[in-house]
Amino acid sequence: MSLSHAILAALFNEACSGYDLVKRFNKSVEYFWSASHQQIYKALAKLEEDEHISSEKIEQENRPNKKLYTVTESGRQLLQAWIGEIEGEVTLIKSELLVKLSVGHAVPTETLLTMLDTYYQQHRERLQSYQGVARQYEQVPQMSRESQFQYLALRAGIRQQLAWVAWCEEVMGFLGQPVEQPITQPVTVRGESSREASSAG
Amino acid sequence: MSLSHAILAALFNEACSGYDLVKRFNKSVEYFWSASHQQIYKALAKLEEDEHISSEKIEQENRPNKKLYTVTESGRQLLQAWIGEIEGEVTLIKSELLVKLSVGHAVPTETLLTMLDTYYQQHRERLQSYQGVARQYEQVPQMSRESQFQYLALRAGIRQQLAWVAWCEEVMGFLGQPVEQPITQPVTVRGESSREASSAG
DNA sequence: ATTTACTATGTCTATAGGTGAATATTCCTG
DNA sequence: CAGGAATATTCACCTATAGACATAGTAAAT
Repeated sequence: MSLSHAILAALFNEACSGYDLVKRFNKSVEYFWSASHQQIYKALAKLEEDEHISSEKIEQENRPNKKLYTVTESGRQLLQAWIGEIEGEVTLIKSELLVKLSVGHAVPTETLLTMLDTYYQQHRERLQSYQGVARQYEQVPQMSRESQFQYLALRAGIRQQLAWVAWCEEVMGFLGQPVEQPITQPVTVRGESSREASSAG
Repeated sequence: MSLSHAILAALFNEACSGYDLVKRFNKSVEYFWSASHQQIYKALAKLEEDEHISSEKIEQENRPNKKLYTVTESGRQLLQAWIGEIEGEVTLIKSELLVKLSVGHAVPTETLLTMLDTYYQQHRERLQSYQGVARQYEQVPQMSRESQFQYLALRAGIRQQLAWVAWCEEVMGFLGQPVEQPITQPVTVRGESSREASSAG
């Protein structure tokens, strides 16, 4: 996996300029990958040099001209080959929050709660953002095949955020902090049955 | 967040040599971070140069000598400051699997299912591995405070893997593939109520 | 006229992350 | 003693990433 692959995937879904690509990547909901504009322009230049994408200069009236990048046949083949590739291992979870928590005994509980709350809020926000986009997909009566795949990817994001939010609430409970309002179903991780919030039966 | 922070955290929990650190990182359950031995030795050298850790040469009889690294007072302060730091943003999910799926329409369903199954198996294996370690923690009658924090971090890992496994099953269902055996509760992401497996009430 | 902001595309540099290969010691087996 | 495996560490190189800087057109506000 490299940035080039993510760019190819994005351009295959919809041809656009480098600038638009930056915006799409930073929206991040769409592609679950991100990169700075420096990286993206550099990678675009390399991809064009290798003829996996081609550019067309688009003259614009009310703004600077732009280059529209399109995936070539060679690029399409590369993309398909990459999708089919069996990589060695799933990238393991690399979480700053978890590293911090694993040495939680090094700092006062107060510090931990403050830190945890920051992450909690961010995961809640991201969850709501994802759910908002998901609702937009769901309102379309007949999803295109392209949209269906992007919607499925989005649901992975939602599940991840749900897991994080639920976990934050668990840890806050452990550290003796009341949660704001339970917005997640209790996930039974072991046999703990969690009756304290069983309003959904 | 950098590797140095993860190393400081690990050494704070238990002083050890570079070689042992590699093993602890690759176990990966413990610290939710990973790195190659080359990176770890490089980072250790830098940390020692900056006097955040100190090394003691341990003469060994039956094997090559080793250097035991210990966190210094300066290192402890750095670690505490880092834990308290409010970073800008939660690192967003960067998933090869999701990038691939988002251009799923570019390849045959067969290819997608093969790819998905690889990830599915890996997530199931990791989940079971995590659950095994969790059971070991749970068998200890009185967990130390250090262990409690590491156990909480582990539970995050379990929730993450549960989310991935459940999502893989969802996508496999969508692509028309029977799942092996449902080992996860159905996570209600939207109002889909999922009565087909509502044994938990 | 000047500032501010957005569109659009880049370069340069420093640091961090990551891989491949090499080095050295000791242990065990044949 | 030769060969392989485990322990223990380091060098050289390459990619990835982030920040700062450069350029240039449009456009609205000051």
